Amino acid sequence: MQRNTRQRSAILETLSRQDDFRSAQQIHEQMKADGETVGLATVYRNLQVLSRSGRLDVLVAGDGESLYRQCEDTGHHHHLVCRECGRTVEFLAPKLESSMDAIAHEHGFTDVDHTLEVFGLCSDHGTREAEAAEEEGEDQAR
Amino acid sequence: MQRNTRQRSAILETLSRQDDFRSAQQIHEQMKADGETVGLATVYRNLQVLSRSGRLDVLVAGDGESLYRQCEDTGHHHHLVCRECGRTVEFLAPKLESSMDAIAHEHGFTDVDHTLEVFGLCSDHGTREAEAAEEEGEDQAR
DNA sequence: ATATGTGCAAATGCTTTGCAACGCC
DNA sequence: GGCGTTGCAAAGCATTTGCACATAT
Repeated sequence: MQRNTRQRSAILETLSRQDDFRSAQQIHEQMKADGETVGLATVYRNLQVLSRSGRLDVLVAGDGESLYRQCEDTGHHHHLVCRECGRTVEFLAPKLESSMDAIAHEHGFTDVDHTLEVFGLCSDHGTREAEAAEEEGEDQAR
Repeated sequence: MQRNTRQRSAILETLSRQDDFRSAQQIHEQMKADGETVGLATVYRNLQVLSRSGRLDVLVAGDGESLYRQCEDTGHHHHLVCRECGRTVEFLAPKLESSMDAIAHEHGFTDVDHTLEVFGLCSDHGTREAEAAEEEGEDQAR
């Protein structure tokens, strides 16, 4: 089954020192910077395996890129993510869960599942000034 | 500013005859099948422009592919999508909107936005039998 | 031993872009 | 006639995969 390779441990170790969601490539670069020698494909493969086994939390960004981080809460929960820095807060919304189910059932849907992600600017990036200072163009996709 | 080209009208016209969300490529193929001659890049460019101006509804599938369809309701709303056939129902969840904002602000986030999509099996595909009949593996990624 | 995991580079699949030709306004 | 638009093919990106080699167990 699952083996304990230097690379896999290194990936888990790197993730354990990260708070926010990072992309596979960011994680790979981080590791390279830390002196680890791991192939990018290996990072991808492991992130896939680890998230499949529930050890990682996956978040699909607006552009389809997958972001990973170590699970804090293995149950069903949602994320509040800072668009600027990736800072993430997990939260539960029990009322939401039940009303989603209710709406779905009203329309004859069963076996219901949903995805909810909230994006915003955290307290460190919430001023319009800060934003304007860094970006000249403001009309990018997203 | 914005011009009225044969291609642009054709795209809108094609969309107006579609009920469900389709990818840029599907739309392009549909048009080709209908005898329209439009470049794929043009389809992409127009879908982008049209959705940016709020005339189209965009949904990002789990794998990052963008799906489009003509707006029914131009305001903020969510989708209940059948995993099997793509049948889509739009719905509003005002309570949700406010509680999302509340949660976000509690954590110091501003300029908040969110994505919520609900997936399930519509009345035509809701029986477990039907499912079991078609899929042997059940462990795909979500 | 041997099934798993790894590295690399090539392949994929969706989407974007450079650039010359085109055609609305 | 000028500038938004189009087409095509090439480029981009994130991710996946084929395959030979390495390595946990």
